Formats: sequence, structure tokens, C-alpha cells
Amino acid sequence: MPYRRTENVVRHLAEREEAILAAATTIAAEGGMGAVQIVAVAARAGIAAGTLYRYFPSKSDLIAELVTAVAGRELSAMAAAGDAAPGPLSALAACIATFSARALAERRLAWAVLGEPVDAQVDAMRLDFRQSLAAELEARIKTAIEGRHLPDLDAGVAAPAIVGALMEGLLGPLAASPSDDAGARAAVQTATLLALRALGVVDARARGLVAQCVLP
Amino acid sequence: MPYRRTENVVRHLAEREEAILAAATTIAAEGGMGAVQIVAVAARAGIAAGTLYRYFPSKSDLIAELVTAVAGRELSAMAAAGDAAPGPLSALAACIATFSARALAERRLAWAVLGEPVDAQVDAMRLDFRQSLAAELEARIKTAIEGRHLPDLDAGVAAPAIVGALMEGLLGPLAASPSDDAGARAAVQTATLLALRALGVVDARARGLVAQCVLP
DNA sequence: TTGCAGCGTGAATCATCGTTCACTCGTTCG
DNA sequence: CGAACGAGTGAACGATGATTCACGCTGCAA
Repeated sequence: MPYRRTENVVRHLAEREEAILAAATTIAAEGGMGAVQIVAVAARAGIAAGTLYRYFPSKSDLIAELVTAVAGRELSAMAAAGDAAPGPLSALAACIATFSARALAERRLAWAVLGEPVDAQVDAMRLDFRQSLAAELEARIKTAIEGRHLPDLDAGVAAPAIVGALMEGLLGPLAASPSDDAGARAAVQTATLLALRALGVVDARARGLVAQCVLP
Repeated sequence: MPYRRTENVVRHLAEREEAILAAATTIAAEGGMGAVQIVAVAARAGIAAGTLYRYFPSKSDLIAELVTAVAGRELSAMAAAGDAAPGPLSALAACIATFSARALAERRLAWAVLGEPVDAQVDAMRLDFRQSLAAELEARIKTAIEGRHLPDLDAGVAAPAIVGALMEGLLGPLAASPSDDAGARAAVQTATLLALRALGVVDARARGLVAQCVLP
């Protein structure tokens, strides 16, 4: 029974899978989803195209893991920021600001994973991410409504709308890319302010809700 | 000098070009941009693939004309609705509500032309459309700010954000599709309300701003 | 040291589509 | 009524990119 899974072998395999995923992520962050091609990823990871298929059964699976990883990281950060906030409204504000700030910090990657045009097969996975983002917001919006912190409104429309607004207002090709850190911060604050006001918070800025955010 | 452009010939050519464009639009409205393929469009128009190239130099040009046609129609409707309104705020409300209502009425086509993932070459044209939408809104937002109808805010972020919010909140795959006319109207009103509040209008509903819209 | 499991390889293959082109045939003009 | 023009055709081509596979090589096991 030769070639048992030694420590060494296992580690090597895991490292290589990690390297492939990292290569794919880097390429996505540099050139968008369109640039994530098997040969390119393999080359970046220092292996041949065929080798990649020893680790991922198909390109779709590779992309799925990539999206899942990024989404998981972002969703946790967002949830953590929300949970750390003192009340429903500041939780919402923290979620929105955190998501915005982190997305803006890795703008290209965020856009690749969230909104950039790709083929349909790949798109299905990103849908989950947007769905989860919207779900997280929707839950917090509903909580705030129940606690009378927000006026009654259709959270099912509002949550996706906020996701879309942040995507298009901060990440998409229409958005002006902030040149420096201060500009980015200002954009995040503007976006947060817009989102909170949309939900019916009239004096978000005065309450100091827009300043919160957790950076990567 | 044979084969001069007779009335008949000219009309025939124009009709055929129109038919091709109509076929492409229908296919886009049914199956999204991905389904707009040369052979499929040609078949739907009742001609051969090669014939299509007598009318459009490339697929990109075909898509460009398709997007331009739809965009022009929608932008005019939006501008008209805005111009007919009595003041800057109701103009904004009318623009947003009109766009939303018309987009929702042809949801699949609107999404295909505005947001649906496709390849990069095609995407450039849709960018113009989103750009124009944002520009129209931005101008009206600035007017309203100058007239002190809105608080000071960064219109360059707000306008794309609203476009994104409407796209994602009403058209995108996350949005629940309204089953009936009343549901659609409610969704449009919710979206309009959110957008106006985001801009700083605190009592949009009370002022009756959200009821306006011009249907197709 | 030797045998062999299984990783690594990368050229070949397959699939998808946009685009072309040599040819047919209906229409127009003299 | 022909001759010529040019619309129409659709199979073939080309480009791109994912996926496969037969073979070489590495490094565990005995």
C-alpha cells in the first residue's frame, strides 16, 4: 500500500490548492473575472493547466471557491461590525460602512466578485453572495423596524436596493475612483448617509452614525 | 447604371433592418443578452446568418443599435416626465418613478440592456446607457440642491447609487418579481420613496411626490 | 535499492460563436 | 428580353478557451 498520505504530501497538496486559489484571486483583483482563465491561473500558480484539474474538477468550481472565500470573509466582517454596534441603527450603519470601506479598499476584486459581467454559469455563484449581503441587511432592517427605530417599509425591496446602490455608487464603472484615502472615506460616508436616509433615518450625520467602519 | 435604389428596394432594405433589430430585441427580452447570437437572431428574422452582415458590420454594431434604441426611448420618456413636473423635486420623483415603472413593465429587456452580465465588448455600450441615466439624474439633483430643495450632497455618488439601487432593487435577480399590476406599482412607489429619502426628502409620501409616473 | 502509485505535464481535443466567401438567384435596367 | 447587379445563402473557417489524456517523473513503501 504505497504512497500513503504522509504529512508532507497532504501539506503539499493543501498548499498547492491554496496557491491556485490565491493565483485566481490575484488575477481577479488585477484584471477582473474575465482574466481568470485556466491557463493564466495555472501559470501564475506555477503549474500546468492539466495540474489544476487535479485540484478543481472544473473552472466553475474554482470560481465558486474563490467567490465563497471572498464572500465569507466579507460577510463575517460585516456581521461582526454589526454585532459590535450598540443598537439596531448603528448596527445597520456599521454594516453598510464596513462593507463599503472594505469593498472600496479592494475595489477591483469586489467588483469582480459582485457585479462584473461574466458568463452565466459563473454568475450563479455571485448571486449567492449578493443574496447573502441583502439577507444580512434585510434582517437588520427588519429588526430596526420592529424596534421602531425605522419607519415601516418593504425590507425586501430596500435591502437589494442598498446593495445595488453601494455596488454602483462605489464600485461600478460609473463611480469615480477616489484618488486617496480621504476621498475613499468621504465616498464611504456619503454612501452610508444615503443608505441610512433612504431607510428613513433623518439625522444620521448628526447622530454620528456614519463615522463607524471596520477596515480590513 | 443598373439596379438604382428604387422605392421598393429601399423600403425592403429598411424593413429588413428593422426586422433584424426587432428579432434581436425580442430575443433579448426573452432570453437575455446571452441569447442574442447571430444565428439565432438571423433565424428569428427569417434570414441566413450571412445576410445579417449585409445590414450590420458586426454583432457589436447590432447590439449597439439595439441598446441605443431602447436607451433613447427610455431616456426621452424619463426626460419628458421630469420636464412636465411643476418643480425640481417632483421632476426628480417623476423621473425616478417613470424609469422604474417602464423598466418593470419590460423587466427582462431592461435588465438585459442595463445590468445583465455579458462579455466586455458588449458591455461598453450599456455603460453609456447607465451613464446617461446617471447624468440625467445628476443634473436634476444639482438643480434641486441649488434651489435649496435638497440638502447639499455629492451628486456624483448619489446619482449612480440611485441607478444601481433601482436596477438591483427592481430588476435584478434578487428582486422579487411582482405578480400583478398592483404589486408592480407598490414596488415602484417603494423604490421612489427610498430614492427620494436617500436624497434628503423627508416627507416624500406626504407631499404626494411618489405617485407620479408615466407608463409606456 | 527498487517498484509503483499517483502527481505533473502540455499538446491535442472539443465546443462555441462570430465572421467570411464563393456561389445562386431574383430583380432592375437598357 | 437578356445582361448585370447585388441581395441572399450557409457551410466552412478562425479564434478563443475549457477540458482531456497518455506518458514521464517523483518520492513513498518495503
